Amino acid sequence: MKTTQSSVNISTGSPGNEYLDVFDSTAQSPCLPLLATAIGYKLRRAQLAVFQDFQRSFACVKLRPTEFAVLSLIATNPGQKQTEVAEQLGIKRANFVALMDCLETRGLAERRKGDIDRRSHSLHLTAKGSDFIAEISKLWAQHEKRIIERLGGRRQ
Amino acid sequence: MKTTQSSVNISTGSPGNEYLDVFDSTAQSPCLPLLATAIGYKLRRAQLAVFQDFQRSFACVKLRPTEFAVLSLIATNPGQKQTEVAEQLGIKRANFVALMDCLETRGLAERRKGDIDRRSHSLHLTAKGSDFIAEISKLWAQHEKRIIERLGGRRQ
DNA sequence: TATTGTTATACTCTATAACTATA
DNA sequence: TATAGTTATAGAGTATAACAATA
Repeated sequence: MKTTQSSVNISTGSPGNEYLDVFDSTAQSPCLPLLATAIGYKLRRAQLAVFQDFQRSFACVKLRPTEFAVLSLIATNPGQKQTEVAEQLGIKRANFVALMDCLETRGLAERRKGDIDRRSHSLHLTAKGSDFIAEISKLWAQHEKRIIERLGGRRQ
Repeated sequence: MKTTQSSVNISTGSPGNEYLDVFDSTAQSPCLPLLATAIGYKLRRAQLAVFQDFQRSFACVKLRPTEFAVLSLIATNPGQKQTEVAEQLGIKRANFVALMDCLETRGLAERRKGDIDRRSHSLHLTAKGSDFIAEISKLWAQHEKRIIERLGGRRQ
């Protein structure tokens, strides 16, 4: 199978539902026999349920899934170019600007002018950003644990 | 586990990527160790990849995933109230209006004034709508088959 | 001439409030 | 007064084109 970088985008997800029953494969709604077998439909509802759990979990620190992904990517691979990070997440470089502005304004990450190529910005966490990640790591662990439990058990 | 109706919404999904490598669990990008273990991230990318395949598959008949879901729901349970169908898909009734307008304008589905409660509209397929579903059923089967193959094999 | 980051803009999807007509 | 459908509108997320600075 291909291992080429996909360009799907990871943002979006709206709050509102209380239940993650979409994971319950025994919940064969009599109203959705066609849709219930649709993989994309199941995936979509599962994804939204997980994102909504994320949003509830991280509302206290005002962090969205996309922002989490960006911080996580910068933390893991500091110094990458702005466009590189955007591309890894399937975000257009034009749309990445405001996202990065926000993280920079909050003091969590920063752009540094490239020494060699002065057009590019390399991305780094600030000290505050590192602290922030440490601070939210427990929230993250709890969120993932909750999702795994709903899914039925354990990560393989 | 709860079997309450979830209110997550099924729309959204943007075109653009060529590969569904997000399904390849062996594709552990060295750049995403944190994200690669994030269930929501995996789900989001998988869902987008599936929706993009849907969009490519159904572009020829100009049908979006959400419209497909609505038609499928009306076909399965004709006569339901407009708000009932919207709620089953996690779509706000206000946003369902334009969606239904579109299907009605295309002659695929219709609203009928309720006899008892004249505020409500019951939803039905037209003859053309039934034909349309028959016409696209092969596209649907091919799409699902493609996704299942990418996922690694077979439906349990 | 090509690329990086940026701005501006349009389009889609989603959420809320308020209206109308019925109940 | 409450509900079904509708309208209007605001906010996200996403896509494209075009620009300045740099290569």
